[in-house]
Amino acid sequence: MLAGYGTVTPNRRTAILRAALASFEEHGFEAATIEDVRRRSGASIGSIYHHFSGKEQLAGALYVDVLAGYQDGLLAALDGHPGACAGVRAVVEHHVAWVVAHPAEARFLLGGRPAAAESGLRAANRAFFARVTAWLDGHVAAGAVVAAPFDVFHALWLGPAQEWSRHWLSDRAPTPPDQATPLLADAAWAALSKEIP
Amino acid sequence: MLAGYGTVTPNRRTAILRAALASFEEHGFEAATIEDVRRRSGASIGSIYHHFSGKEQLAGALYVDVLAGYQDGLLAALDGHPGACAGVRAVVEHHVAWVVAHPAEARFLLGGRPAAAESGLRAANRAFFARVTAWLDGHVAAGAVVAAPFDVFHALWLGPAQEWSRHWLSDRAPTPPDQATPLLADAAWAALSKEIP
Amino acid sequence: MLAGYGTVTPNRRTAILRAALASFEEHGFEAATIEDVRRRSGASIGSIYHHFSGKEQLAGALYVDVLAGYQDGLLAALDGHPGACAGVRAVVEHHVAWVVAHPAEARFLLGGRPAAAESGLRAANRAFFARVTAWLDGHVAAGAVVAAPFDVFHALWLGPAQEWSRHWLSDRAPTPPDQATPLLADAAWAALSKEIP
Amino acid sequence: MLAGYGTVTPNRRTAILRAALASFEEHGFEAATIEDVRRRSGASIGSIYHHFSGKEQLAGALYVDVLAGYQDGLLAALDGHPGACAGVRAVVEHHVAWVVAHPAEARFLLGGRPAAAESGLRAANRAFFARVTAWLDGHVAAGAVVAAPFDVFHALWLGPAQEWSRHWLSDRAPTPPDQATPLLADAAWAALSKEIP
DNA sequence: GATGAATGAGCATTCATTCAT
DNA sequence: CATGAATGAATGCTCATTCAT
Repeated sequence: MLAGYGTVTPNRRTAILRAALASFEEHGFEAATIEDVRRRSGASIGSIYHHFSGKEQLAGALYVDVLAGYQDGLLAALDGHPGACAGVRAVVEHHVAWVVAHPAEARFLLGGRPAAAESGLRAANRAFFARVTAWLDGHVAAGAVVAAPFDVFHALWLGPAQEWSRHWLSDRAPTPPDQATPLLADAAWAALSKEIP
Repeated sequence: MLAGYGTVTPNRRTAILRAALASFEEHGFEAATIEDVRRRSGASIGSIYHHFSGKEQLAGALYVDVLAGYQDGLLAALDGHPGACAGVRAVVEHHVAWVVAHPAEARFLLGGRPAAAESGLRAANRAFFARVTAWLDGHVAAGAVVAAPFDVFHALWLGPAQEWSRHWLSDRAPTPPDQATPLLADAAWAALSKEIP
Repeated sequence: MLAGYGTVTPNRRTAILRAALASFEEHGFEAATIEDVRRRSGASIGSIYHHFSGKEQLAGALYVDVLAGYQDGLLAALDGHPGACAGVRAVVEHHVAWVVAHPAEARFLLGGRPAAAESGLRAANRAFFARVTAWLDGHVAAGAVVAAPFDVFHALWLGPAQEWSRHWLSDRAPTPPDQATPLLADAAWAALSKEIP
Repeated sequence: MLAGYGTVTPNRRTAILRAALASFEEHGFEAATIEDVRRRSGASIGSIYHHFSGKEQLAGALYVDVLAGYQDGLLAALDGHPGACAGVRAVVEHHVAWVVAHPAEARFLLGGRPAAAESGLRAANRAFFARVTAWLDGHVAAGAVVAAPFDVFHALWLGPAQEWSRHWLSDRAPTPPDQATPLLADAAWAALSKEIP
């Protein structure tokens, strides 16, 4: 998660990751240039290549880094709300809040996973999914939430928030987050709860 | 909507649009090259520039074209189902069906709107939104569906289907469309219906 | 053979080949730069890449071209001297004369065959070897020259001339060509002739 | 001559020279990288630069080292064969044997002398040439071998062997060394001996 | 309408070399 | 003697676009 934020002496590696995020944010991965990252980071070209073996790998490392930050927050939301309804809503709220608070990171994540992230992602994802699934399974077993394959479950849970987030990040969502969030949380719970509609 | 599909002698313009779609599908807009479009279309470089003023404009024209196809189908679904619940569900079903039937087109649309599409889009979108809004307003007024700003309404309606579609297009959705669709339609109606949950 | 030499309007492709030869001559293949070829040829970088797919392929095409010139001269020497002794000596003489007259080409050929030349070389070499072998076989059958595997035969025939050529091209051969040539031709005939020594 | 071969603890300097030879062998001088030498030698970049002042100097030192090995063997062959014919043939035999036994070293030597070798070479070459010339002069004076400028003499003597060696090192010499050697030695003696042909 | 040679700005990447520790 | 992070000039190559035919 971009270690070094707010510290006085971030190291080169961190400085480069931050610069890369800013550059990807402004131009997108393809159009971003190493030269731009160099300018923003203060590192030399050689130094960038000393730490990351290429532009692709730089994006991959950044992706893993940023995703970890998102996932940590989501797990914290889950930990703080053991109840099914509260947990489902808390995750939606976290999603929206995180996107609004980290628009650059969000845009980068939504841009799709860089090919080079695959390897570093496996481990992180495995742990993340394990914890989410563990939380879920309890409530499914208790009959509080519907049972569905994970891909569909994920779509029901975060699809609305995700879709709205995309609009928000494109400046095409006129509704402010604090008004949208409860509606999106309602939708998630309506879709997932097993109470008779 | 890529006029010429299935015809015996598609014209140059259509051939170029098809080739562009294939190239964008394989490499993404940025990484696709005019040279690749040339190879696939059989047209010469000069011919491509005769028909479209540049790569950006080519993508823009293609976007408008593809989007029109999607929107036509959606409106047809709406036309065929005057009832609130049936209409809401039919739109979700159309969304999933269209994505599954047109993966390349879907990937292209999901990739974001090219800057050059803006102008050509206004008119088409205006008409589209007008018709959807007209359909909607009736049901909102009748108290069948919730009232919500359009950005949120759209997220509730198609967010789950959209999110699932992304997984599907990334080969990360293990659930087959015919199983996922009713669940996604349920979610949409659960989120939009005004019946007390 | 670098078509266009001496003509008034060599085409781009030829101009690039000539420039490449000059650049390879001055810096060697590895150290030569496309920028230098551009400067010398007057072509643009894009044009160079339009005609040759890369530096390697440029070298390959040049190699085939230059080698053809050498081989043509050698075959002509053979054609002009049906007798065994005269033919053997004429080939040596041609070798030295060609090297002295085309130092840049010679240095390039002696630098080793570029990987990219392989394919284009097969056909040319096959024809060349066929004609040389045909000439040779007659004299071998007649008992005028020794029978030896082609690699050894070639070494006996042209090894001395080749070695001297390398010295000459390195400015380390103090003996002028007209003095060296007969000695090198003597050596070749002494090594190849079957007359009792 | 790469001191340390076979010893238990070669020092850094030797390890670096060996690694450099391997790298030059695989990629050629220009394409070989210090990084590759580092990897193969186990030394750090800094250490390489501590022992050799640069890539060029590293190649130069290696050249002197390798050439000394070749020359020592050649002089030994000469020492062991005082007779003109025997000496001429022994040198050819040594040439072929050394190339076959030390292909990497041979390829490196045949690749041409690095600029940085010049200085270190003078002394070694002077002594070497002095001894060869001394051996030669006796036989020339005795009328056993032809008188010729040294560049030509060298070409007659080792040209065939050298040419065959190049083929051998390129995997384009189908004749095994033990069959080729006597033929090459015959050629050398035929070219150099003063007996009436 | 069609063609394809020509253009050249711009980019990712490499690699020898330096130097503080 | 050893280390390896840092440097930055230099290079091969790509690709959208132009334009004469």
